[in-house]
Parts: sequence; structure tokens; C-alpha cells
Amino acid sequence: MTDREVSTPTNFIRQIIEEDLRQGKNGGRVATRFPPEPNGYLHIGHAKSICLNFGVARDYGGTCNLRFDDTNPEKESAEYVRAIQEDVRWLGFEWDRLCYASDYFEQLYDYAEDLIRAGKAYVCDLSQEEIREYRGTLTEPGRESPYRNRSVEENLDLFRRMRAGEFPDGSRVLRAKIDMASPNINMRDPVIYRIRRTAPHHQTGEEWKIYPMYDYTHCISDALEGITHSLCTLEFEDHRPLYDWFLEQLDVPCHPQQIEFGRLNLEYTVLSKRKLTELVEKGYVEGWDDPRMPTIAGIRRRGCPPEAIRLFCDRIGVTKSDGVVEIAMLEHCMREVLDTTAPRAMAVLRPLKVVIENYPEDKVEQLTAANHPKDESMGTRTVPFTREVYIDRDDFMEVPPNKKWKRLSLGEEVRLRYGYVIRCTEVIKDDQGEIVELRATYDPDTLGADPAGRKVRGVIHWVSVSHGVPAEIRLYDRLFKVPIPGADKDDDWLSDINPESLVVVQGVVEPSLAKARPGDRFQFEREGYFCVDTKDSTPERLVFNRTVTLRDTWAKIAGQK
RNA sequence: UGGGGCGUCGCCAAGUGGUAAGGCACGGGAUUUUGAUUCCCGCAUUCGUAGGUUCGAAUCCUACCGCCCCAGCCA
Repeated sequence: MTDREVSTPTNFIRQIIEEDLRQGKNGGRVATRFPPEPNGYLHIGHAKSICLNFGVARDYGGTCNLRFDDTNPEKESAEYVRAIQEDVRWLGFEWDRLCYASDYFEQLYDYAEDLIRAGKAYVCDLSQEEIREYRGTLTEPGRESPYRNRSVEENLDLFRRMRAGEFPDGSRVLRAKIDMASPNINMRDPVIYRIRRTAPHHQTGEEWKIYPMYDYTHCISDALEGITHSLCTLEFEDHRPLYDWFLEQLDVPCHPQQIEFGRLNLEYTVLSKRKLTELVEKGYVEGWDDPRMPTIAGIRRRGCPPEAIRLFCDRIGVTKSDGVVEIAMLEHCMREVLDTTAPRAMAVLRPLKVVIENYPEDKVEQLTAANHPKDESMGTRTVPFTREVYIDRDDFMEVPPNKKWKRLSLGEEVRLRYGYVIRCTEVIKDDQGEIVELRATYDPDTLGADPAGRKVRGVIHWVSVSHGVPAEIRLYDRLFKVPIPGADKDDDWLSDINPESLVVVQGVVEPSLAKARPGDRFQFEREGYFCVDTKDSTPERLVFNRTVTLRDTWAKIAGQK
């Protein structure tokens, strides 16, 4: 935690926990867990859950396990297991125990036999389609399976043979015997074990031919780990009666309390694992860690510090109402931490050469620049000033658009950041009328001093032509062009992708940046926050990713007219 | 038209019968060699709607209305 995060969040879950502590429940113990299924990368929605679970454990002197909910080998992989651990650690959390639901397969199996012996579970031979038909609908009750009243002996025998691999996939399942007429569909004899003979499991290999389902596995795993508060998202609210049912039937060590909260929705992106997987697999992005992805890996590569994510999660709060958080909230958190932590530098994204005609041909001045305007401890660096410099094309207009313009224009003055005041004397264009170069003069008395008798309103950044270092700069923008992709036609969400979510530009950066290391974050003055790409940047060919722009009041004013 | 949830400012969110916190966004101003940052100031007489209880209601009751989730051998 950093200073920014000292105020402890308050929310209904923390209130429940505090009340439990007050009453001495669970022997004053608080134990949570973060239970991802390793079937994809973690995204910012998971970050909310991570911050909640690990944060609660931290603040109440409890524990938090990282538990892989790995009961579906067909969709899971060791690669996801690896990536998830990396992401949780990067976010700044460390688990007490690293667990796998598959650690409990043997116990889970034994509990299933207990259920059978108690007459609370049975092997059902109905096909998948038949089970669906027998289940009924939202408004009509289901019907009991013809296999519902098999003897304990027959059920035990069949279940053991399922485990032994005697039956093909899909031929039989083990079901809990609850109530086919329940208004809660989850209670209509849910399947708790299915046969999967071929798919090797990333943790248990070929050992198992049957795999337990989520509802059955999750509550028992929680109980075996001594979890006190099992926090999950709202869509599991309907499953809570089932969660409690299993724990009541079985002789488990404890009965954790499931509490549901609203999952995060964020504007201009998607957060469903299905859609994120589709973006990756169909090549709309370059991978799970594409900087446009809302994955932890993508956000990290984009240059966002973990502290900003934690700050964001604290600020959006935890409730049961499902809303959509504006992207501005996330961007604000990024800027807030980057402003104080990122050293400043100058980079020209769209270079326009300026020749300062009254500056000596081969003179080079080493100007001193502060690495942070209000943090002296970040030190200073030196930037070479020469007769020819690049400025950004956006910082010049031959004739100013209005009186508010404070950048360079023909015949007018502007200050070069940390350097001199220059005046544009001539605009050189090519045959197409495109501006290719500017001529200017400088006022030698303006280094660190205001010019005599004039006030220069504008300051622009620049880089020496002879000393600047070329760099590829990737300008990332929101992945979708509308706040809610697929809002009115969900199957068409892909058509809402923003075709300009990535604009690559060949820029020039100040020479001090040549020694920047992958992952280093900077503020390019007047442009935004950038970080050295961890995959593609090399000392010979620097690549910077734009994390987020600076707040841009001018763009707002300019956009109004 | 079954069940489970949720409705407080444009967005997020406090509030738990005593007279609407905060953050983001937005608007205005100050300072500024980043149109950044920082700093002031403004921003819900009203809590989905309608009734009722009460000296007093966002908080309690009733009835409506709206939105979300559930019919995987996914989690």
C-alpha cells in the first residue's frame, strides 16, 4: 500500500465481517480466497475481486488463498495458471496458500459417496437433452428422472465404475437428489459429476475420468480451506441455496458464508471471458497482453502502475447494484499515480523541423531540465539544444485559429521548454502546400528569463534534430467506439471495435531516453504518459506505448467550436 | 406470466427514522516555462413512482414501474 491508499474502504461486505468479528464468529478468524478458473487471463473485473478478497484479509488480520477452480480440464491450461499467479503478484498481493480444487478430488469423491449412501445423490442415465427436458422451464416445474430411485448399492456400483472409466463421456452423471419442482432451477437435481475420459487435466493428468461440477466443488473447497467469507459475484446468488445444501448434508469442517457483490462493468470495453477470448483468437488484438485489452497483462503492458488499479478498485466501491463505470474514472487513477511517479521527458510524436537561423551552425548547449516539476528528489537531466530542432506539427499553425492559441504561428513567439524563446520567421512548403520546415530566430536573453518587455504565453516541447533518438510510439485509444459494445445487438459487438484503437507513429525522443529500460514509465511533457514496451522495444529500436494522455483542456475548447 | 437481485446528481458511491458524505465528470476562478499538476468556488430542497405510518422517512409499510441474473454434463 502507498500513501494514496491509506483510507480503508468501507462497504457492505466489510460491515458484515466487522459485525461477525464483533460477535466472535469463526473464532475471530477471517479467511477469504480468490478462486479463478484457469481458462483465460485475469482482467480488471478480477482485479476488483482480488482487491476485495486480499484487501479484506489484509485489513482484518486474516488470510487469503489463491485457489484455482480447475474442474473443467477441457478449457483450462497450465499457461493460464502461470499467468494468473503473475498477475496477482503484480497487483501487489501474496496468497497465504496456493490451492487447486483438484487437490480435493479424492475428498470430493468420498463426499459424493457419502451423499449416495445418504440417499442424497444418484447416478442418472438420461442423455444431456433428456436432462434438459426433464428440468422444466422457468415457469414450469421439472419431472423426476426415472433413475432417481435407484438403490444405494446400485448407485455406488455405478458411480465407482464411472470413476473407473467404464462408461463413455456423456453416458451418465451423478446428480444431487433435491427437488425437481423447486422454483430455483439450480435445486432441480443438479449434476455434480460428469464423465470426461479423454481430456488430460493440467494438474492431475490422466488420473481422473470423472470431474466434479462447480456448485459441488466450490462450497466443499471453501469448507476444507476453512474459508469464513466466500465472496463471489451476483450471478451466483441463485446458487447460494445449493452451496448451503451441500454443506448441510456433508460432514465438512465448517460452513463458510457466501456473500455476493456486483461485478465490474467498464465503458468502452468488454469484460466477459468469452468475448476477450474471441478478441484474442480471432486476431482483433495481438494477444492477451495487447495494451488495448482490459486484462491485467494488457493494462500492465500499456504502462499502468498496479497502484492505479488498486486505487481504482477502492474508489469504485463494492455494492450489489450493477452499474457501468466510466472509463474516465480509471484514467483519472492512472494519471493520479503517474503524475507523482513518472519522470518527465520530451518526445516529438509528429516531427516538424525548425531551423533557428541566428543560432550557430555547430553549437550545442546542454540545457538543464527538471525530471519532475515539483519533486526535486527526482533530479535533473541535460538536454542538448542545437540550431535545428523538431517540434510537433500540432504545435504550429501558420495562422492561429483564435486568440486563445498559445503555440507557435508565423511571426509569433513561443518558448521552447527549458530553452529559449523563438520566433517563427518563415514557413517552407512543398509542391502540395504541405508544411515541411520552419525557419525561426531565437532570443539569446531568454534562457531561464522572460524576454524584455514582452510576455510569451506558450511553451512547447522539442527535440534536437542531431541528438534526438528515433522511436516508434504506439498511440493506444479505447478498444471500442461506443460505451457499451453490442448494446442493442449483442451478437454484433465486434462491429463496435474502434478502428483507430492503435495508431503507430515514428517520433523522435530526447537522447536521455536512449537508456530507458523496458517497462520504464515517463511523462512526455504535454502529451501523456508512456512506457517502454516490454516485448518489442530494443536499445536499437525504442518502442513506447501511450498509457494515457494528459488531461487536455485545449482539446476540449478546440472541440467545442 | 416462476425464482433471485437491484433502483440516492451525467458515472461510481456514503447514508441503517432526526432533516442528502465523498470521488469522477462538468462549469467558473487563481497560480504555473507542461493548455499538465496544484489550489479555491459551484454542482440532488431531494433519494424509481404513488399512497400510508410518524412530530419527523432515502431509511418503516403497501402497491405499482424499471433494470439485471437463472432453464451448461461451463464457472
